[in-house]
Amino acid sequence: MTSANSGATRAFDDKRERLLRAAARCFNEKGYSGTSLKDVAIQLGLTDAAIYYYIAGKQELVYQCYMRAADIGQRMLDQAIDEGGTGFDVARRYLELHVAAHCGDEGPIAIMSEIPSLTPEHREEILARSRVHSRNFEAVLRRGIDDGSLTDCDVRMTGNAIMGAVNWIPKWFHGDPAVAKDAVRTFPEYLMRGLKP
Amino acid sequence: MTSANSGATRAFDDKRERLLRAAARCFNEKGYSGTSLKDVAIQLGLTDAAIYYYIAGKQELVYQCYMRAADIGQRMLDQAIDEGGTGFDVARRYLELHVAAHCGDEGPIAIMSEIPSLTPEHREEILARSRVHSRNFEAVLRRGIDDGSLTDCDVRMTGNAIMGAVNWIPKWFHGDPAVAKDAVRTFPEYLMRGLKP
DNA sequence: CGAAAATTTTAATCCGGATTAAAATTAGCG
DNA sequence: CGCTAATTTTAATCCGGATTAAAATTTTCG
Repeated sequence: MTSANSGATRAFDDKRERLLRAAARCFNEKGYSGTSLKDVAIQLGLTDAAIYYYIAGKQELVYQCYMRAADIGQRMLDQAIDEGGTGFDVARRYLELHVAAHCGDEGPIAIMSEIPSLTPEHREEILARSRVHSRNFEAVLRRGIDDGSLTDCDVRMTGNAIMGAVNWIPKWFHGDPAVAKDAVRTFPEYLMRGLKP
Repeated sequence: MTSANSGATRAFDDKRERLLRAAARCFNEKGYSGTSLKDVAIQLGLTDAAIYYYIAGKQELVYQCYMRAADIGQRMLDQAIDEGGTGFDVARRYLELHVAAHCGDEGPIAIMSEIPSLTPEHREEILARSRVHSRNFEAVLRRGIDDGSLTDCDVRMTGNAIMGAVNWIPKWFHGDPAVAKDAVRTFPEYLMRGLKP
């Protein structure tokens, strides 16, 4: 079977998912240049070369990690929007979900620190998705301002601040459940507090 | 003259400072593995090998960039503390200063994305400084809670959120003065708003 | 069981960029 | 002007880790 995702087995996909998580953990903790494919492989009880059965190379691995991160962010925002409510409600719910994703079972989400070392096509794709996500969140903020549930503010900059706070989480969170609990409680509360009318 | 900083000339120090800024810009924009010493050298109109006249190697270059980032953060916090006032006043002033540093003449401040690829000694030093800075900021928050100028909150987590928002700035700020103006206005305002009693 | 497909390993190769050494150029100064 | 130190370049070398190819092992399933 080719490593492309065409006729992929369940087992294959599972292992690939585990690979992405292991890679995300390594990249977050050891940095991009600091993690060799061997490091990632060891976490799976494999040899470095075996990784190439699941992925085309290191570039591709980072790219997939970032796609996964983008997927999760988007999923959380979509879910929050689906659940409805005021702009405030949606924003708050999104923060709860995304912070929980960072700190919970969703496993480590890769920090997008090495976008520039992607191929131009991959880079553009990731950047485009980031932009879309930011714009979507800004739209939620704008909606909240319109419906009176949020105070008037510069949605671009406020969004930057909030996203930064969330995106930075993997820098200091390393799996301690007690810390996770604090984060899930405090982050949405503090970040939303500054948005109340 | 050795490349150590003992009997360094004014001109030498200036060039070294320019080197650090160029490196910080490269690291922020192209990532660590994505920037070769040649990239940095070109910005200074030099050849890659010439860099070794000013610095021991790439490791050292990252380390110095991070030390510079730590210096700036510390300086801004110290200055805010010196100017006095309530906990609220100090925290707000610190944010104004640090955001302005990120967006202003202080030049690009390196994102600490590659701490793990430092030597163990350098890594420990940088991490220690980060910790101290975080603790100092938390102390400011605690002071504000005590003097009634800030609402009661989990200072550790709230600090994490605020630091994250600030540390993420280089990810989206690329020198546009109009954007800088927005950031300097909006960031302190939004981040402090959530801390009012 | 046994053959074909899937998975992993072993053992090279390969390569870009870091690093080094020595030579060349430039700048300060008696 | 000529000497010395400072600065930069040219031209290797060096090396770790990515990548590849082929072989070995394991799994699947008739």
